[in-house]
Amino acid sequence: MSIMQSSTEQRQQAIISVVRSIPSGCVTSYGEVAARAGLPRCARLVGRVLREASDSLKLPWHRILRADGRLAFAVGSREFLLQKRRLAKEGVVLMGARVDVARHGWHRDLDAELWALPVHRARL
DNA sequence: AGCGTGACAAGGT
DNA sequence: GACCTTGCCACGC
Repeated sequence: MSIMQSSTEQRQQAIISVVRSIPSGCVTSYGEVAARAGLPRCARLVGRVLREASDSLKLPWHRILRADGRLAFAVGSREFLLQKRRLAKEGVVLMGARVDVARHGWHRDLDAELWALPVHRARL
């Protein structure tokens, strides 16, 4: 049995599938999308796939940001403004140059997770 | 085959 | 925070 190697096409599909599953009003990072697609350390591949993806696919690409919350596009560029607009339409607002990932990040039960962390309990 | 490039990430200064 | 360096992966020339 040979080593399992996914074709670029299969990788694209895996990535696109994950992108489609990001809920409205949520954001996530390129690296996280890659990881969820079973392609750890392939953040740049995600950007590449999104860039090449046809607009007709109508992917929610605007929900994907850099790991630090900044948009991947140059501030003020046409794409930057479009992404900002589409995010705003979903209630995701930029704080300065970045999105508040702690608040809008793609995660379940944020409150429960945060308040269950030992670090928070210790400081109370 | 080597090298530059990019819708990236993490760590350091 | 703004940069810079390294590591990373796929492509194109």
